[in-house]
Amino acid sequence: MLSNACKYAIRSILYLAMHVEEKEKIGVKKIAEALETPQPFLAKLLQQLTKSRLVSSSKGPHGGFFLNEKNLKNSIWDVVKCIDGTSKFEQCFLGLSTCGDENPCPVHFTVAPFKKKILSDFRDKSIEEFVNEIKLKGRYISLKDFDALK
Amino acid sequence: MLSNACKYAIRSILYLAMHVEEKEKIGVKKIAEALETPQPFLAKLLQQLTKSRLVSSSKGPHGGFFLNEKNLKNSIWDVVKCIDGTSKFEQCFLGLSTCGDENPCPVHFTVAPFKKKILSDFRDKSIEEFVNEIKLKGRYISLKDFDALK
DNA sequence: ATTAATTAAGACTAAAATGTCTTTTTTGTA
DNA sequence: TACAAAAAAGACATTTTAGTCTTAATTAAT
Repeated sequence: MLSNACKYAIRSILYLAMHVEEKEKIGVKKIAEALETPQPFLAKLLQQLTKSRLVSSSKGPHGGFFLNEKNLKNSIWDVVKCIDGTSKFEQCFLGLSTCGDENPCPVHFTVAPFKKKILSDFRDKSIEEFVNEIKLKGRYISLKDFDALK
Repeated sequence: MLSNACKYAIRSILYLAMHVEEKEKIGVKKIAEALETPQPFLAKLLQQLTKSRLVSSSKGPHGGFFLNEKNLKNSIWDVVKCIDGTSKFEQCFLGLSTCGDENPCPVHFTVAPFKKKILSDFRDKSIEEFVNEIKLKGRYISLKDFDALK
């Protein structure tokens, strides 16, 4: 459903949001290590997110990436739109061009509620809210975070 | 989640299963037209399915593809395994390598039930049963089928 | 001012997915 | 037996995704 690029991007933003209290900019290297993603590939993605103003950055020593107040008001859905676009979320699971409630494919009524739920997870919460929730509920975005709590 | 190839393959098998009563072999051309898929690409897929004994075929005039008794006992899941393999169904929605019930990613508990449901749709029914159900419930696998009923 | 650390930009490469085209093989039928 | 219709096989082409590498620009600290 999501490309690797988009998965990396989402987890990066969540990572930045989870460390926003620390008031320190974070470099690609650290993010890539924490999330176990290919560094130069992630760098390009972060640039793209920065250009779309979903992430903030500053160059030079002690530079890096961070989320400002405005960035935190965006949603995961904004990230998806920026990296993958929305088409995969609109397509029928079996590729039927006209699939919908009126002429459903065999799995339409299994897939539709899931799509609705994931869409509301992604679209109806700000990054900030999203992260508060995952902290509260104990969700993880990297193996390192998980290990740190043992 | 599924590749185009796999979507075509699933719909082809369902198409053959829905026309099994007619006792006639069906050529690639007809199937590709009915399902609106690229013909030579579908041909290759049908060959692959035939080699894996998920579909039967015969060459020469009035030849074509069909499902025998044994073919009808297979499941959609067998088709998925043949074309895509199972890896995409095992991966975390956000790409987290260790995602699971114990260290869930932020959408794990949204995705897991869906996976379970779609898996049981695909794995726990034979093609035959699957098709009986979709006929009963009025599900579609091509625009043409839908139009035919208007 | 110089240096070093960092992002920015963009050319480049590799792999996988998607799809086409041509030739061969098989087989029913005239 | 010859022909035509179909699948089988496999080489080829295109597009997308994934990822690397090099160079430039910026900036904080010395």
